[in-house]
Amino acid sequence: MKDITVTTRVLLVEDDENITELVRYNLENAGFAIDCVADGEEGLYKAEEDTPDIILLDWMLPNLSGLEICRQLRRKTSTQNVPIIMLTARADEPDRIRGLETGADDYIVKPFSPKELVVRIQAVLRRVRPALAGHMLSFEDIRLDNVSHRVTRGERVVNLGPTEYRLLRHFMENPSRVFSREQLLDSVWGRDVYVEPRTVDVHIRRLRKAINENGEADYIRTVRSAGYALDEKK
Amino acid sequence: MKDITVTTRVLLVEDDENITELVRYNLENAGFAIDCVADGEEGLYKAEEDTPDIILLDWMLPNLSGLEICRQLRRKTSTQNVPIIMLTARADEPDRIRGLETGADDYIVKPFSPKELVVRIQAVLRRVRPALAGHMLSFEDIRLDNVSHRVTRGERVVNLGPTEYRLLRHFMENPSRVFSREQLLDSVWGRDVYVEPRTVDVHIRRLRKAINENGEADYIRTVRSAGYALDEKK
DNA sequence: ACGAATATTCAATAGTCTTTCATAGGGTTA
DNA sequence: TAACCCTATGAAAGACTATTGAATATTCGT
Repeated sequence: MKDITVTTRVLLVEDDENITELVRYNLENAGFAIDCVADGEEGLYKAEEDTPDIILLDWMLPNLSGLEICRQLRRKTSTQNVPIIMLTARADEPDRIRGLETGADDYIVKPFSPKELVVRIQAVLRRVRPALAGHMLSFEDIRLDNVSHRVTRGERVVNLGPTEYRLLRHFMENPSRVFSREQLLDSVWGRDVYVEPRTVDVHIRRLRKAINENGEADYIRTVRSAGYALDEKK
Repeated sequence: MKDITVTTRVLLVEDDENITELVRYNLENAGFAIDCVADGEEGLYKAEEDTPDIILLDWMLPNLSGLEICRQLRRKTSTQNVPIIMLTARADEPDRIRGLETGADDYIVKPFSPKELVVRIQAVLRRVRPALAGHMLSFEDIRLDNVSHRVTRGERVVNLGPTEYRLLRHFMENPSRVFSREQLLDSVWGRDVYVEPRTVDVHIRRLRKAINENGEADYIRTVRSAGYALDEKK
């Protein structure tokens, strides 16, 4: 079995070398894997090619402004949900507002404290992928502790195999969202694993069996010809 | 954009009346429903009692500091996932970091621009409630969420088969526009599928039956010898 | 390397959706 | 009004999709 991303991958798009080094040093120290690019076009390309967990965008860039990159990333399905933090010297209110409205998750004004940057990255990630923040996930009466790998429903402890665990975690990280079998294979199994899409069904069944005991509501919704989702019963 | 979702409920915990009024005025203008409380204990109580969609927390409060409220909210299951924005005069870096680390999603320093507050609230909500991110189509009282594949009319959940779902989505993407059966087959079924044009009738009927219950208006208009369209009854 | 636990595949069944057809209904025009 | 044309509806066969149980393969820990 493939191992799941443990280090968070950050893509920094910034043309000022001093800042790049400052950020790289601090993020690496904080345990992130960081990839730096100094050019707008290249940033956009990298973001699509090898999707990072979060993107830090400078506003002023050669070839393509950060704002424009942001806009384009939000349009592509593959990068639509990647969190973006704008990182810029433009402190004017209208600029900040424009950045956030374009789809950025946060907006940090230079000069900034490296420590604050780290903390803000973590705050954003906590929302997007709660598992990365080493937190407890909860959905209705289901709780999933990502540290101890424990799952409970109400008071009862639920026993899950590794795959069912990751499957459930993925659903809990993205509640109410429908995933096709292929998407689930991508994100729960791994990008380069070939398994029959139908295999997903079997694991869904096992997850259901484990989670729902004697007449409890089934939170896993089958969306015919589309996939599965985790959400509360209509 | 039109207010697509049910109004977002904001809880403001702040003891400075001037700020309370400033925020109230601006958020109400932006379409939020806002509830204000001047006291820490009361804030915590309200948050649990009648869980809002987002909480704005002042740091310095009588009885219970904002930071402490934040910590406690994060511990309770019922409020664990409610986004929190800290709203404070403490601009020091250590404070900001402490706020974010405690579980706040954002940290805004007073004095702040009301417009920026609104935009930051929206940025946070975009993450927490993807429904706000524009996956949501709406027409009159019908709402279609393309991410969760859910359709509702008023409060009622509407169950649709795959084809009816795509059909409705197509109509909602192009409201008031008449499509011939052939056009519908092209765009809803697919370019290279051969089915009898009359088959469309059957799906239209099923869509109507699912959407209109006991005397609700029928938004699907039959255009004789031309096709169908979705628009409000004149 | 062995056994136990887990994962994957396969095949049969059950369940739902799609399509078609036949017919009834409603509007339009001469 | 009658004849015509188009649409609505019900029913049924067939296609498709999901669920399930069981067999086989793989992985992991000892």
